[in-house]
Amino acid sequence: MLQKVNEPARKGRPRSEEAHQAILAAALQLVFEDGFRSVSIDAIAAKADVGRATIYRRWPNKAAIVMDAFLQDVGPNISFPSRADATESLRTQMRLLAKAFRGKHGALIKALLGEAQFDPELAEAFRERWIRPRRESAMVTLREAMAKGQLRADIDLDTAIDALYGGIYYRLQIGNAPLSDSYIDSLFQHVVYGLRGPMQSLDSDTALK
Amino acid sequence: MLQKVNEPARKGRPRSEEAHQAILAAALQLVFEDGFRSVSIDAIAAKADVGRATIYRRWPNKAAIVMDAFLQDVGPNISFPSRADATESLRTQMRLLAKAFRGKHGALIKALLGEAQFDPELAEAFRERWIRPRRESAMVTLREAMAKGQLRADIDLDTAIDALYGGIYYRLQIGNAPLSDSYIDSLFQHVVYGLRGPMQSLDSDTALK
Amino acid sequence: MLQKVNEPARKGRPRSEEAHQAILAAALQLVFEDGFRSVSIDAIAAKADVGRATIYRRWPNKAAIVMDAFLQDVGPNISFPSRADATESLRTQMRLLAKAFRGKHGALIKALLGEAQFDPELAEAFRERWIRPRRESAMVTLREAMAKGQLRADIDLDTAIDALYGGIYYRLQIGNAPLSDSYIDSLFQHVVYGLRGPMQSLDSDTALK
Amino acid sequence: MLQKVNEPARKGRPRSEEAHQAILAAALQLVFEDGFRSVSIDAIAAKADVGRATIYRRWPNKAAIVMDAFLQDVGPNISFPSRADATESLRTQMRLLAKAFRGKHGALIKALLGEAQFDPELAEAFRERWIRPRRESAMVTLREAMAKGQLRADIDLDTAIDALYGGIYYRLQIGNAPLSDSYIDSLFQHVVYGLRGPMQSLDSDTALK
DNA sequence: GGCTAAGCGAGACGGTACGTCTAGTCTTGGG
DNA sequence: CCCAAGACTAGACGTACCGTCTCGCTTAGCC
Repeated sequence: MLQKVNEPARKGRPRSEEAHQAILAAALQLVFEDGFRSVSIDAIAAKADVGRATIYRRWPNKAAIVMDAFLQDVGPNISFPSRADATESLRTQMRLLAKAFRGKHGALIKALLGEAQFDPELAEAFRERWIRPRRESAMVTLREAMAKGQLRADIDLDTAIDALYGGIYYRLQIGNAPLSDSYIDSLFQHVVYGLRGPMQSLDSDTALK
Repeated sequence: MLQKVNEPARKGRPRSEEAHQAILAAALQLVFEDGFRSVSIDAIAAKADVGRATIYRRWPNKAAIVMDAFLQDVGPNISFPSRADATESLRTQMRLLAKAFRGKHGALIKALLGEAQFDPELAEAFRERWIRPRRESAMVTLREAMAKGQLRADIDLDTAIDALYGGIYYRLQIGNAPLSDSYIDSLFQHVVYGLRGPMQSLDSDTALK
Repeated sequence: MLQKVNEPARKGRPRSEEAHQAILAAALQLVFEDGFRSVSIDAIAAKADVGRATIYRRWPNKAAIVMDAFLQDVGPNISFPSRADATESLRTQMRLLAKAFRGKHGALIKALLGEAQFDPELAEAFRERWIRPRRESAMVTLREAMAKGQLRADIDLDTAIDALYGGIYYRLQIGNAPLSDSYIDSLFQHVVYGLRGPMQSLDSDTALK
Repeated sequence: MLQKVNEPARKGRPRSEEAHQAILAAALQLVFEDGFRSVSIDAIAAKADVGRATIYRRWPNKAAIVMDAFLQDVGPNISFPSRADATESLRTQMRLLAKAFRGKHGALIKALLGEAQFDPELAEAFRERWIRPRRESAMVTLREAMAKGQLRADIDLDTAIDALYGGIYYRLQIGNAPLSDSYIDSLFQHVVYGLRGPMQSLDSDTALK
């Protein structure tokens, strides 16, 4: 959690959950409207009808607020349909990520990842709360595919995930070309089949399943 | 160029090249010392013994200065040894990039890429002046490898480069693990051989050459 | 009283006298240490080990607390030795005031009188609880002196007191010179004998008695 | 000067006299409207159409601004009609001061003197720039009266002034009664003739002249 | 003995002013 | 037209208090 800890807290007036949600909602809305950089903590406080101190009591900076707001907004929807075909399931996962990047959350992730380059705590939170759950989900799928013999047994999971997902983040960050589904398919295919052996066409890809 | 254009400019006092270099040097040094975020244009001007207007006359913002300073510092050393073995040459290229990321310029690139998420002009400059030359160099090598039959003939060059390099930038940005040479080798191998076919050991890798 | 009234109040938990005294003591000590301006109600509450509401239940603001604390500290010691010689008694009274002003309470009175310029309620309290008792005491003495023929019969008591005491407060407030006993004597003599008629030396002053 | 010093200052953009005057005017107007305490530096800056830094570059705090604004507003009008009758001249001086205290500047002086109890620099400025010129003017008159034999030759000038003026400031500060001209006359008469010798009526006062 | 009511310490709440900082622009005198 | 210096407006920052408001918990008088 980026949010400052609040142990059981018996004494004193409890923190207002209402204010908490108002802050997150205001932050999210403002960031969607004006962009991360243009939003000030003042503006969030004003929009949430909340004193500035109430914000500083809970988060150390703007990025931490937006991180929390973002994660609450995307929810715990890392669950994704497990299919009979594990590699296909992997491709679906990649497509879903690309879709998220193309949607309203794309700009948010760009901003958070950009900001994380200057803020170790945010970087840590981004890793732990956004990246890791998705990597673990991918790992399960990869292991399944290996068990079924759909993938080689000796691949390194971390490296494989980097190869598959690194390209997606790379495009998001460098922004040279759109993150279309067909691009995702191409990336998936190149990595899965490698650059060396004979390449199947995208259509014959179904042979894999 | 991020730097504001300065046409032939006949009239008036010419711009001081000395000031120009002093600014770049000051910017670089300060960023190395204190980090990109902690450096102000004021500080750069003070360190370079230069008026603030002299800076604004040439660059629109801090990121543009640092970008120029960075590129001047790394120089045009994109040249790298072309070998008989084209894929091996590719791996060497990747290792060199990883080495640069591990060195003093790593933090700089992290910062510039992070900042570029908020600054379209910087993003454009980063793409054109840092990313593109390296991609083109890689493309030459890839094409060579394809011509020699070391790689399949039907791979998409852009996708291939994304797969190979995306993982490196991903690690730089997410920062969950070090960019060691052995990691580069592993990444290289996974992408080149794919996740599906039988995997050669790293030692037998030499068979490729 | 600046303190908020607390009618007989039958029901509920009675107000803690202990807390009351702790607050006054804390306020006084903090003001002595750090000066009136530097003390916050928070600090008083913390030092007195008391909730903030307990303070606000009793006093409307910091000045009111300090006023009460001050008056409790100086006590009801307006009694002063009545002598056979009424004018001499007056001079003694003036010396005692100057002595108080030179002591630890001087800074307190400066602060309270300064603050009273911005707070009508405090001004009223200052007049009623500090100034008036002393003026009335002085009036008694003046009347006595008039009755004995030591002073003219047609002087205006209020004006006379203003002339005698105004200079003392003036020095306290403007602070250009110390409030020494010899200064008090000089002030006393100038006012009593006037600026016009022939002036007796301070030694021959005893002739007055 | 309370205002921060600005030595000859050859280099750089000179400080804007326009901004300076705008700030003083805004400060004065706001203080007249809302009272010293209610005015914030923000509000002054806003009203003067000036950045906050421009204010902080010149004055350390609100009191210093208001002090300067006040003195510029009252101007150097300490000159007052010198009459043949020096003591009468003194009484006129006292009346003029009382009149000023009753006017719009009265509240300002109350506030400044009140604030000066907490701010040694302001106190010093108040003494040097407001009190001293007036004391010196009074001293000249007193000396003249002594030379003409209208006052005793052995009075202490400082004490005499304290007695005459102390009462006026005392009333201003304590605020128990209005500073009417008749009160000033009474105060003047009591101090000049003393509390002891036979008192002339206010009418027969003219005998003095 | 239970009920009601007020007081208690703790600490969160909405506000507001503070003084500092940075950005980007403008205005001097002097090349 | 450039230069260094240093002013300018604008506005975000994080801190400090203020005076009020919940919390859960006493501590009293009254039924």
